Amino acid sequence: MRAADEAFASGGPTVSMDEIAGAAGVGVGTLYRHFPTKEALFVAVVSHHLSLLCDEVETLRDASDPGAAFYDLLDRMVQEATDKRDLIDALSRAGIDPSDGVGEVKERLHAAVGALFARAKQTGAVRDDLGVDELLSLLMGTCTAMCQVDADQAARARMMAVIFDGLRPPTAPRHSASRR
Amino acid sequence: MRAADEAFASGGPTVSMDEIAGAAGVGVGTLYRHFPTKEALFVAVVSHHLSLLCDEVETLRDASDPGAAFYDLLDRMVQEATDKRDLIDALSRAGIDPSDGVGEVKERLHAAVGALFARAKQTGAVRDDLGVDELLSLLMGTCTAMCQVDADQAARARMMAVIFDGLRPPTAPRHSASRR
Amino acid sequence: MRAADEAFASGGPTVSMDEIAGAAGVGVGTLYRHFPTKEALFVAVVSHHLSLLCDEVETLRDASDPGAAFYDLLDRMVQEATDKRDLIDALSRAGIDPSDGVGEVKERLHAAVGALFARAKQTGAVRDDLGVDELLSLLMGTCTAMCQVDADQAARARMMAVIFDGLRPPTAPRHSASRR
Amino acid sequence: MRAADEAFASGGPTVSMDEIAGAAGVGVGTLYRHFPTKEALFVAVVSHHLSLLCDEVETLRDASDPGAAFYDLLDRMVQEATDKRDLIDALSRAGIDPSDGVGEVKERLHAAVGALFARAKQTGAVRDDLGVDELLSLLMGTCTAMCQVDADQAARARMMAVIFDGLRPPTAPRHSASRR
DNA sequence: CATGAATGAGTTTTCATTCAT
DNA sequence: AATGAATGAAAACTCATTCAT
Repeated sequence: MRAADEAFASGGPTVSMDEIAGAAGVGVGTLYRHFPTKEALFVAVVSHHLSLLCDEVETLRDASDPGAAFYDLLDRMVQEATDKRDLIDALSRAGIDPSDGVGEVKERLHAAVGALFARAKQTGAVRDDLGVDELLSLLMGTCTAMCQVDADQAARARMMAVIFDGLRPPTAPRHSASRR
Repeated sequence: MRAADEAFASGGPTVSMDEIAGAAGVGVGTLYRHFPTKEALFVAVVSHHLSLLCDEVETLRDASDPGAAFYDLLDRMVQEATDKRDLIDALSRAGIDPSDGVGEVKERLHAAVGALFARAKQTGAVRDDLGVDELLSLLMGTCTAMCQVDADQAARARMMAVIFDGLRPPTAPRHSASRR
Repeated sequence: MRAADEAFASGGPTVSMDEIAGAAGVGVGTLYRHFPTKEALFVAVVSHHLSLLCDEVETLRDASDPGAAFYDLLDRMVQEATDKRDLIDALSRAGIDPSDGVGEVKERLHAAVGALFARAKQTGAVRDDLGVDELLSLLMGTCTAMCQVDADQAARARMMAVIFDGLRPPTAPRHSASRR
Repeated sequence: MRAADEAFASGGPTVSMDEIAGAAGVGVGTLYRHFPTKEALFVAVVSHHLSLLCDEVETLRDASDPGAAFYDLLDRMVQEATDKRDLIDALSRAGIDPSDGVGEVKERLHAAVGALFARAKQTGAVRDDLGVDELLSLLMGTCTAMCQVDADQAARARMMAVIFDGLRPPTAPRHSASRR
């Protein structure tokens, strides 16, 4: 069920409930039995994604090398999110309308990333003039950007390098071409 | 006509043709006389925006200080685009579906930005391991990100700093807090 | 079961089977085990009501004062029916579509009321130019009317007086203000 | 348009918009262009009926023989209303929910009937212990009753006689068999 | 040319009914 | 026997598009 729903999400938030149901191999009614509203279904799917993301972040929270963990995380987040257009859309929508059920998960993510981000700052791995909100927004924008160049891994790597270098403290050794 | 249409665009690509027509002070029929399809109207509006952008870029093409001109351009592009959600959506869609009429303008923009970008690279103002495509994608993502933090100018400035710093050559002096 | 179903009926004939089942504390499937169709369930509920009504009427059939018994009956019928919108709806539907299972009960009621009605006519308590069908229709209409003025007992009494007076034989002493 | 819509109304308030549109020979969209909601369409149809009724009543307002005019009116009202199931349903709903657009027309009808009713009372043609509200409710109930016996004119006449007789003052000469 | 009424396919949502467990 | 998840037809409503005036 959930798996099929995610298939829906990849089609964007405009797919019709009929299509989703069809893709999931069930009738529309079944969808509505589980989610009272299209909105609810959407929120559920997105929340689930974000939840998984949170799990990952929380795992890295106490890594011995926060800086490395942080950059690894970004890499993975963008890599994964790129395949899920909906996650991106949702992240942006969540920022605008935090009243939904997504709000709670969003806060969890915010806290988890914030913790790792703070530790990474302390070790001097990232610049310290940036807030978590701004970081998350940047990440989201980067995901959007990634969807453009689609499958070109080399191009993606070059773009990530820009973001990574920009996140380093001004005085730190550059990161650039060393990655991937 | 064009002016009113842009007003539509700010409402997102979901506004109905009736609303657009109403805002433009004409009947729907008139809209269809000029644009065979909603899609066509959308493309026209977006193309227009991109066209203006091209003009700007082409003006800067032969600037005496390509590096400064380049960063100025980025700043202005992001600043403007942020107010036009549709432009961003369109840019992303254009990347995915270059068959549309946007394609041509996209190429023009590509060429214009490419020229300035190349000169900026030569002067050592920007890293040289990045393609124009990647740059444009990054810019678009940044615009998306900007829409998040909405009106917070300080936050926007910090985010731009990240991008700008990331674009500098690894060895260049950092740009950071010096801006805005 | 029956008790819960009646609870449903008071919500009008538009309540969903799921709601009925829920109110009855059973699953929908169970409902369908006992009644092949929503229509059938509805008929069953209504038939039950009419059946109770029949019992009452039949009790009065041999009353020593048929006239008084008749008017008492009317009073009670209207009083009760007013609280059961569904009964009224059903009665009207029954008149239109007598093919249903309600038909039989309807006939029983028809016969029972008819008997008392005839005896009341003989004692000169009611006009004799009215058929049982017409009487029942009038009653039903009166019930509908009663639902309008809702809880205003005084208004209801005045309306009943009109009906009662109209039912008296032309030459009989008027009934009017003597009631309630 | 209006004519076709009334055709709809005769099918009860449950007919689908598609059916109404079909009966009217137009597309659903056309219906929605004129009436934003099914509810609105319904209100419009009913209001129209009530409005016509009002016109009739207001014509009779200053009749030389208020009593005769009053009974004529009742006769005609019931006769007409009987063919319009919807009017009846609507009247009842209007009583319950006077917030709708029907409210205004309802008041107009109330006033017009009230005026004639008052004059008829003064000439001793009707009992004076009945309010206009009660009269209207009774009328509506009578209409409902009439729909039962459907086309049987004789039966209808007998039922009307009951109502008419009930409305006479207790001491007045009975009306009964003299009508129709 | 401009207009906006008409169209009808498509979207979300509800609900009577069935059937595997 | 009971359950309630699944089904899909149908209803209200929207909107891109056409076309008579």
